[in-house]
Amino acid sequence: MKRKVTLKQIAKELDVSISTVSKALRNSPEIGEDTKQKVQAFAKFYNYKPNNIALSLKNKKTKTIGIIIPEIVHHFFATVISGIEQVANENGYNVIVCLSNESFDKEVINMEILANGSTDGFIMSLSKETQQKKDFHHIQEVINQGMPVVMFDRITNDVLCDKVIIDDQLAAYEAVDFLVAKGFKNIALVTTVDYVSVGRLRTDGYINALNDHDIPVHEDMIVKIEDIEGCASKIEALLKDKRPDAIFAVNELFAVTSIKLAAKMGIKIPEELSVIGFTDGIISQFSSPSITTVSQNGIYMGGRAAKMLIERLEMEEEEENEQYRTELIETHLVERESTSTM
Amino acid sequence: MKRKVTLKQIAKELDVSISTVSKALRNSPEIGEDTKQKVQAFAKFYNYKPNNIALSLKNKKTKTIGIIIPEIVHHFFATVISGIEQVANENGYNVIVCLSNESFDKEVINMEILANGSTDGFIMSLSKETQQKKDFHHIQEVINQGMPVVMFDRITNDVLCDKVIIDDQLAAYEAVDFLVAKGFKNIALVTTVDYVSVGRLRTDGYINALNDHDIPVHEDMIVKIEDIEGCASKIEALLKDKRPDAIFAVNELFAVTSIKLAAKMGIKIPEELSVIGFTDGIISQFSSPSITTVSQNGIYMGGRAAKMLIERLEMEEEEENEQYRTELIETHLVERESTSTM
DNA sequence: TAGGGCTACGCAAACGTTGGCGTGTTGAAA
DNA sequence: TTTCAACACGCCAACGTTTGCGTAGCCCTA
Repeated sequence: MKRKVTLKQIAKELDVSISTVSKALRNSPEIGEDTKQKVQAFAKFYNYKPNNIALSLKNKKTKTIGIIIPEIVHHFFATVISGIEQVANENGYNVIVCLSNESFDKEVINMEILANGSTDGFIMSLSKETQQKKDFHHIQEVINQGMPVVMFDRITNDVLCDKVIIDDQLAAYEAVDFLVAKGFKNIALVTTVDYVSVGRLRTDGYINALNDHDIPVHEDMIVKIEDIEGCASKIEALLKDKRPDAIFAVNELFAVTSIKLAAKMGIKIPEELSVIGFTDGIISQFSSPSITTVSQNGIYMGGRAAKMLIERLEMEEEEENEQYRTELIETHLVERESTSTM
Repeated sequence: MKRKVTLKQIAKELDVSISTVSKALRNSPEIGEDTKQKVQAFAKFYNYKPNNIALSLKNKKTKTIGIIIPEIVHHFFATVISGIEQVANENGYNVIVCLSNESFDKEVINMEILANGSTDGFIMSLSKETQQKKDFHHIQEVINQGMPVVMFDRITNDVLCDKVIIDDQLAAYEAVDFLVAKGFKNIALVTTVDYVSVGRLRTDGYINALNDHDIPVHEDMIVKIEDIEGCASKIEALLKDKRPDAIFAVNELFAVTSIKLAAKMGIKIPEELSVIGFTDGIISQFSSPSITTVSQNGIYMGGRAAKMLIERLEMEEEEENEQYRTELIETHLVERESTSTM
C-alpha cells in the first residue's frame, strides 16, 4: 500500500527544497532546466497529484458546490442535480449533495456543516417545512458570510439572492387555458397546500385562467393535498361528487393518481376526463395513457443555476455589487394521450 | 458581510494565545475556569465553528464519502444515494456525488479528483463502458492508496473490495420460475448486452430456470438491447414474430416498453401476455397496468454499502486485514396487475 | 528561604501547498 | 581585480486547527 506522495517526500528524495519541487512542477522560470526535468520525471513516476485539501485551505476555495434539496428520489430533483453536475464539472467544480427530507432542521444543519469551509456556495430548493415556517435565517447567515446562494424551484422572496424558476403561474395558466380552449368548463384542480410556493403559484394560475374566461371558480373543485398518503380518498371524492370533465394536477404524482382512480371508477380517459400534469418526468411518459404535461426542463434549470453560481463565485471583487437576478425558465405543454383531441 | 471568525481572531481579541482558545473551547482541564467562560462566551457570540478544511488537513480525514454512479436520473440509483446519504449523515459523513454518464473516462477522472484528498472512501457502481473495457486500474489504484471502496449493483470480480449486490441470478430464476409455475411455456427475455454484469447474471438466471423445468431455451426468444433508442423495434419484432405468452424484462424500462408496445398491437395484458420487470421503481407502480416486478431495495442497499464503508473507515489499524465481504441483499417479487392470476 | 509541586497558560510543530523575498554562486564586463 | 547582474535555489510565512511539552508564577512545606 503506497500512500499518496507529497512535495515533501519528493523534496527529500531528490535532496532539494519543497518550494523548488513546487515551482519545478508549476514550471516556474525560477528553476533550472535540468532540475525541472528531474523533478517532473520523478513526480510523474510516483504519480504526484497535489492534495486538494491543502489547496483549499491555502486558496480559500474548495471548488465545490453544495446542493441542498428536499429529496433525491424525485425525478425532477434528480434531473436538476444532473444539470448542475454537468455544468459544475465543465468548470472544474464538484458537487456535494445534502438532502433535507423536507425537514427544516436537517436543512439548517446541512447548511451549517457545509458552510464551515466545505463549499464555496450553495444551490438549493427549500424544504416544505422551511416554506411553512418562513424561517430563512440559516440562508441569510450563509449569504452574510459571503457565500453565494442560488435558489431554484421552491424559493422565497424573503431572501435576496440569485434564483432560477419557471413561471409557475403562467405555466399553470397556459395549461388551464389549453383545457378551456378544448371546451371544458368543469375543470378541477389537484394541488398542494398553500405554503408550498410552487403549489400556490400554480393554483393562482388556475384561478386566473378561469377568471379570464369567465368561468366561476368553485372551491370544491379544488383539492389541496397535504401528504401523499391521504391523497387517494380526496381525489376519489372529487371524481365521484363533482364529476369534472378535466383535471389540472400540479405534479405528476397527483396526475397519475387521478388517472388511476378514474380508471378504477370506470371513467374513460381521455374520452370522459382529460388530465394535465406538471413536470415532465418518467411517470408522465410511461403511464398508460401517457400524460399531457407542463414540461419543466430540470437539466437546463440545474445548468442555469450552476452557471449563475459559478459566475458569481468567479466574479472579481469590484463587480460584486452586481444585483441579484431571477431567471425564468421556459415551459411548454407536451401533449400526450391523457387529453382528448376534441 | 462578516466573514467566519477563526481561532486566531478570537485569540487576538481576548489577548490570549491561539492554543488557549482551542483548548478552552474543547473544555481542556488545562485552562482556568474563568478563561474558559470568557472564551466560550465570545466564541458563541461570534458563532465560531471550526473550519472543516483545516480539520481535514490536520486529521487526514474528510468525513466525506465519494459516490460515483453512472447516472442519477434513474430511480434505482437515486434510491441508493438516498440510502447512502441517510446512513452517512447519521455517522457524521457527507456525500459528494459524481456521475460517470456511463463513460469510462469520466469515471476515471472523477475518481482521481476525489482521491486527492476530497474523500475518505468510495461507493460506486461501474459505468457500462468500464464493464465493457474491463479496465479497473483506477479503482485498484485508489485501493492501493489505502482508500476503501465499496461497489454495489454493477460490480466486477476483478477487484477485491467490499461489495453489495442482490443475487441477480437467483432473483431472475425466481421470477421465471414464478412464470413457469403459472403455466407459461413461451417465456421471452428482454435483457441488456452481456457486458453489463447484472444483465448477464439475470440472463443466466432465466436460462437456468428454463433448463431446470425442461423448457427449451430459444435464442430468438431472447432480445438483447444495447441502448434504449433501438429497443422498441426489437421488442416489437419479438411480440409479432414469436408471440410469447410471458416476458421477463431485466429492468423497468424494458418492461414498460414491452407493455406499451403490446397494448398498441392489441395484445391484452395480462390476459394474453404476462410481464415481469426488475427493480421496483416509480414506473412499475404507476404504469397501467401496474407491473409485477422483482423488488430491489435501493435505500437498504445504499444504507448497507455506507455502513460497510464507514465500518472499514473507522476500523483500527490492527483489524485492517479483515477480509472483504460481499453482502447479498434479498429481493422479492411484488405481484401487480401485469401478470395473470391463472 | 530554598525547594517542590501545581496551575494556567504559551510555544511550536504538524497537516500540504504556494509564492514573495533573500542569498549564494557564477560569469562577464569594466 | 573589483563589481554587478543573472541565475537557481532555499527560507519563511500563511491558510486554521490540534496537542505535546515547556515554563512562569504561585503557594506550601520543611
